[in-house]
Amino acid sequence: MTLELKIQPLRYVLAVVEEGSFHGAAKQLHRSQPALSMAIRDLEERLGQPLFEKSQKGQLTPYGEYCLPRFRELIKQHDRLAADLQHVALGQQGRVTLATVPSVASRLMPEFLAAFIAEYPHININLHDENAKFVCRMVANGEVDLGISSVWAQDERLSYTHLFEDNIGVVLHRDHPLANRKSLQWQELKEERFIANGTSRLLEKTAAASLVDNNDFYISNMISLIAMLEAGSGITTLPRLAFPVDNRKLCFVPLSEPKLVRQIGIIKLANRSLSPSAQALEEVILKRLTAVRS
Amino acid sequence: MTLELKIQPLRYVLAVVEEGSFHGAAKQLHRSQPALSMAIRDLEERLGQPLFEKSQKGQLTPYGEYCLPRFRELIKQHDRLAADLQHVALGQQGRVTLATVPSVASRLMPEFLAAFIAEYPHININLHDENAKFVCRMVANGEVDLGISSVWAQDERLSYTHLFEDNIGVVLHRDHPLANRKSLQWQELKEERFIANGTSRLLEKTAAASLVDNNDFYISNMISLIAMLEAGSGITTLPRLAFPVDNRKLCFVPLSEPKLVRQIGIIKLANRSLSPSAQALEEVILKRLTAVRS
DNA sequence: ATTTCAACATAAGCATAGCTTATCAAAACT
DNA sequence: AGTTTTGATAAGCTATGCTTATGTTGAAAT
Repeated sequence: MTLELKIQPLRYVLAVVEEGSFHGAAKQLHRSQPALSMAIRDLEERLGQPLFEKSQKGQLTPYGEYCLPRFRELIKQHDRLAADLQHVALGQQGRVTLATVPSVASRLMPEFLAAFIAEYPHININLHDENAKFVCRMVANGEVDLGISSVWAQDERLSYTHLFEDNIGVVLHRDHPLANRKSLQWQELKEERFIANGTSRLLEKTAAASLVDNNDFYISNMISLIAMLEAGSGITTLPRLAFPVDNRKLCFVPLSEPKLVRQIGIIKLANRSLSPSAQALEEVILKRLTAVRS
Repeated sequence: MTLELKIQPLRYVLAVVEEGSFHGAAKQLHRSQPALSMAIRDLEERLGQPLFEKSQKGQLTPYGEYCLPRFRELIKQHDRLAADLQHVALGQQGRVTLATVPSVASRLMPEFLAAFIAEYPHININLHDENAKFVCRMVANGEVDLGISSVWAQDERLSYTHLFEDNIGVVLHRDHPLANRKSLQWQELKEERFIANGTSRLLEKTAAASLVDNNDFYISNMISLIAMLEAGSGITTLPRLAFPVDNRKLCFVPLSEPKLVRQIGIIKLANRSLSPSAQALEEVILKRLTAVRS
């Protein structure tokens, strides 16, 4: 019952008015002249009033004059929408939100994001850094599109795409007797003062668990932790990525027994697909990471 | 190249979201379920992104969430426009402008307009009264949609639809010796003081022309003219319709020799069709006038 | 006047868009 | 496990929207 207008015949009308004739309009639109005649006649019948004068060819009726700017308006709105949706679909426009653990945020994201904004300059980016647990929670709650983190716990709602492994090692002062070793076993650390940190959870339920368990020192703040270690007041374990690259006073020695790694990967909602912008970012990250490997 | 959206598939998407399933939406839209599946798949392909999650049935993707309110907006605009155009086309909305000679404006239009606004309460009306020459000019200039007047001059651009004839008669004081006659010949008026008025042009080039030609009195204002005649200061001629109906002091006696009439009709632009509102008004006038006749 | 031309309308035919019914496959209830 | 409910797929029909070819008409040219 409610009249349904198609966009295309409206364009035909505009073209005819613009060109002043059906012939010219047909040429402009790469259509045959009868195609326009028929489409416009159909439109006129739907509306219940002629748009063009039957006698004076190519001339609008008063009703046509009334319709014309309104047709223009609808077409304009249609085209704006179509362009916008297409942009967003292609990931050329939009917003991505992601959360990563601090080490990834500071060591990897700068490069990833630089590559990303080079390719998709009109996408807004929103980066949070939080610990692994919070990253997962933010993804699960839909607060961010993506997370990059180690898996905190099995969660039905989340999907995990592996990116790389990050070796866990001992961080100690460069003057420490064990500082020049190629690798260390946990037993060698039993007598050291162990300072736990946010990443120490990774030792839980491993052979090295007792390092953390029987321990009273815990410093969550990375700056404080580093300062403590630089002062030679103890040792800790960190994933390699979390170890500050150009630190002159500290050494990173991988643990060989047990060999520990944290799995870093992309966390997404399992039952939800990504927004086009988020897809674009994920793609860039994956491409970038495999490029570095090879 | 520029993506062309059709309105209907967008409605399908809205319905699926609203109903929460393709089946429910299909029922609501009186379509089969595959019709929706296919239409929406096609739309997704055009956009380049899925709108619904493939796993979780009837659930929007983030891209779908982005699109949904925009689809709603376009559909709303489409529907508003369609309804508006249809209203205007049916003459249920709009504006008519018309110009008539004063006698028609005061004696006939009140009834016509009452009938018109009863049938089309939402159309705006704009009524000018002007002399016949001006009425024609206003129509010719497109200042009004319609005119009701006697034809002023042959004009290529104007079309004339005859409505009725208006007899011309002599207007004189009720106490005048000729006042009780059934009709008069112009020769009987030769000795009278003739006061010309705006309608005296109608005598030009008729047998009675000399009444006007050899005459120094001319009063264009109807009120003044009537007052002059009521004072017994002369006589004039008027079309019957221009003679004030319930005047107690004056008489109207038709001219029989020559028998003179003015032709009253509808004046339109010849090469332009009427707006739907104007069509509606013309129709009401014609119907009303033939109804009165029969 | 007659011809000619340029415009739109009409007709016939074809490809495809958009629908239907029937059937399948997978997920969600019972 | 069996049943129901969901969306996807297939085959087939019809209407839409286009094409080319041919009328028709009114205005300009001869």
